Amino acid sequence: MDKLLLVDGHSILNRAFYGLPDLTNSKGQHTNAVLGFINMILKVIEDEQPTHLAVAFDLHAPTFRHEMFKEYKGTRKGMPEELRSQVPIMKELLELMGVTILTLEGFEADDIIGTMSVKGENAGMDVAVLSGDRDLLQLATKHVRIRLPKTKGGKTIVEQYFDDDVTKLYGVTPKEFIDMKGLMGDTSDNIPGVPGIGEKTAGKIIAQYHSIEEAYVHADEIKPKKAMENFKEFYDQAVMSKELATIKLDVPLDVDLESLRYTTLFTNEAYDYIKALELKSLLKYFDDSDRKVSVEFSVEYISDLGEAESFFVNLSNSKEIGIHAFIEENELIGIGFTTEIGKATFIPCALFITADMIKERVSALYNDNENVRFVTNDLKTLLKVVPIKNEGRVMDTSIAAYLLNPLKDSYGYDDIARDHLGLTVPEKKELLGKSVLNVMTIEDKASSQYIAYETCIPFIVKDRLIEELSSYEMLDLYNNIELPTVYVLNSMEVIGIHADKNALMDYSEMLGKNEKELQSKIYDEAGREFNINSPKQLGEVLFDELKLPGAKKTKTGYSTNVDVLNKLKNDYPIVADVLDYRQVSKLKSTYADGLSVFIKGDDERIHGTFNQTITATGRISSTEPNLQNIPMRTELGRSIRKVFIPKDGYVFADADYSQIELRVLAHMSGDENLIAAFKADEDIHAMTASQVFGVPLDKVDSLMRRNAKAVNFGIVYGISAFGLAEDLNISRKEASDYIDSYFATYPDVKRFIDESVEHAKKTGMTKTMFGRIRQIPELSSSNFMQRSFGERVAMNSPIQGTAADIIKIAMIRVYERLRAEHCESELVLQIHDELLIETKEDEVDIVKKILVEEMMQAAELKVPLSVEASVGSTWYEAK
DNA sequence: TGGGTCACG
DNA sequence: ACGTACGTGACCCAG
Repeated sequence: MDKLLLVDGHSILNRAFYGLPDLTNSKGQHTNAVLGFINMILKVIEDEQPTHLAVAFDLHAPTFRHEMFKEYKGTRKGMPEELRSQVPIMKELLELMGVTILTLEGFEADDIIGTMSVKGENAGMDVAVLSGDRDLLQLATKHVRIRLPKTKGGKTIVEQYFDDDVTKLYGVTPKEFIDMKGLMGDTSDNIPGVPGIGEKTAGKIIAQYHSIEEAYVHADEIKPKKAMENFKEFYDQAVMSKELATIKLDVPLDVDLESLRYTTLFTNEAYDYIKALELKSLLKYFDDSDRKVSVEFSVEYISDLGEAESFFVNLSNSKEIGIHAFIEENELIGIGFTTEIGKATFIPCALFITADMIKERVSALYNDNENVRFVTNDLKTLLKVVPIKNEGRVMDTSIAAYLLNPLKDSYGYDDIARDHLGLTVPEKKELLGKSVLNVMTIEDKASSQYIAYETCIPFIVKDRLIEELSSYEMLDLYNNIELPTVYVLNSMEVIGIHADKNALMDYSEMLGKNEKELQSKIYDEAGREFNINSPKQLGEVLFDELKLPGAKKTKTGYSTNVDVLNKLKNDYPIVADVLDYRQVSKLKSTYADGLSVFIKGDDERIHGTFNQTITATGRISSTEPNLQNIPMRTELGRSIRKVFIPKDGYVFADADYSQIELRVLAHMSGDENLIAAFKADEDIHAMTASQVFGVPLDKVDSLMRRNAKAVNFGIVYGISAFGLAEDLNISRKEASDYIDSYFATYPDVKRFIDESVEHAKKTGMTKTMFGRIRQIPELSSSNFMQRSFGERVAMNSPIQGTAADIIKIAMIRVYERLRAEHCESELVLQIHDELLIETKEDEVDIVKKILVEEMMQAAELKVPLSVEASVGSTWYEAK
């Protein structure tokens, strides 16, 4: 039998919007409701297997059910912009999916659905109506089921109601349900009903008399008395309300049921659209076997030595060459080249063509031909195989795309093709699945497509990116800061840092013993064994079983974080032990054991990865392992730095900026008081305390300093009274007073952060001193929390970002100066405001000089930059 | 896979 | 009333 599924568009979109966390794509478009809508109908389609499908929308969104009652104080709020913007997208997507959208001037979606359900039933179809609105229950019959999504324990189930189910639930039939509503009213639909009659009384009255009109005949019998009086007085209003609540079944819709026949939602057009929306989780439903892009891509393979030689000779006449080094599992598979749109040439490492030979030829191709320019989407990887001089003749498209929008989570060729060419191409994972390139399958269709895209797209998109960088005035940033940084990071990765594996194992063993002791002590104190690492179990032990005070809730249970536990540790030994256990267990798993996995080879060096396209602010990030969060703040943790030892004949020279972010703030705001504080070259937090509290510097006590320090941090993070209060454990009022005094002392700081937010609201983005941008989509959110977040980001990003720019400049200059001075010492780490150099013993003086000079001169600010340098035989000693 | 926690700046 | 300090990455648990 044919089955018709009718979807209440706005109602489901609305439910999806409020049911799902906010989701924004790289263009700042909110997409959560679209995603939720699609997931919902996919689920119901799977369930119902309909043969016919249609979605009904109100023509004007948002609509109140009945315009004439607009003057009533509706409880339904106007549609927030984040949702409103998704309505046309939803309709467009449904159209691309081949779904019929039903709308009719002067009628609401309800009425359209009601009319269609009758049509379907009369045509002998089984009808299912999907809506989030219980009003539609009045449409239920023997053959029309109403399906209502309901959230139960975090999962969405879709309930279904036949007419009998409605009767069971409300004690009235679906048709009587309308009369019931006429009595009880519905504020969200602006249906007045009868005052004083709610669901209970209305249900009773209609169950007994079956209609408002019949009830009126017996009005005197209605109980309680109050309801009876009101019913009589407001009878006319009840009749009108009933009319309003009645869904029309006779809308003049000219729709042929057969035109609603459902085949598939997964069309090519829908695929492209969903990909552009960046709803990647939906792409898996599509059959991508015959999807095409408008540009043709192809690869030619050269595996003959002689051909390869002449290919390179030819290539050296080209001005611009697209290039990609294909490395899988640390092995060079081959290199792809392109000089013509869509046409790639791939030279695999196989047979007579060795990796060394390719490296040699490519190196000569670039370094011997001053006019040759390379375009690649991954310069750092290319540098791993070919030494390419840093002469600004290289374009890295992933870095450019990152500068243009640092909020995205990846900058693969597919992302760039989509965002900058409007071209949909399959990503690597779609083509190769879980496997990687290898010599056996290198000429397979999937591999060749992947090689073609990876090689060709950077070449095609380059000019476009340059234009965009230029229009945002970021070409200097790109050329003078970002591109040279690639070389420095590559060098740090290649050189790595030495760590003593045995010492690390001893450290781990020591922690292990410590951990065991604490564990059994905690079990004793708890009276039973449990998993201390499970916040859930720990919370239950502390707050349910031991009944400790101060329980705070998180989404999933009790909060057991340091803030909570610190307040309890003095009164409850078990809490102190848990805190110790946490520390020890963190040190062991993440640092001792976690790091030793990365100590490879005879030289015991850790070669981590430094990422340049991850952070929103322009900072570098470090992974596998993260070498930017090695413990420092506690002695036990800090001692792990003793295992970082330079190679023989070398020591570590370490230099860090002091208070770089506050100095940047002083400069950017131009605040004379703050500038004076820095020029005094005293402890800045004490100086702030002195100026804010109006006491001489030598009268600043530790509490005053602590408060001033917290406010200084707060300013940089995007101050809020709530956050400061939380940090200092004081009331919001007190926090707010601190902030006021701070701003009174530094009025230009106040002006600066206000202007930062204002400018960000106007342009949608922030800018650093060196022109780096960051978009802030949250600023236009109607959600208070989101918007506040956006405002704090607008205050923080220019400061953190400018500091990031400055240390990048310093890194580049230090790196280049070491070479210029023919030093054998090498930069090994960057930790946001700190540089670590593995320093040859006889170069200690020059290296220290280079570090301090280059870091201090990296930027010219209205306050001096301050750098502290030290030397030691381990990282521990060098700080 | 997402949340909680905690290491760093 | 809302209910958070900014930027990261790794580990563990629970479902």
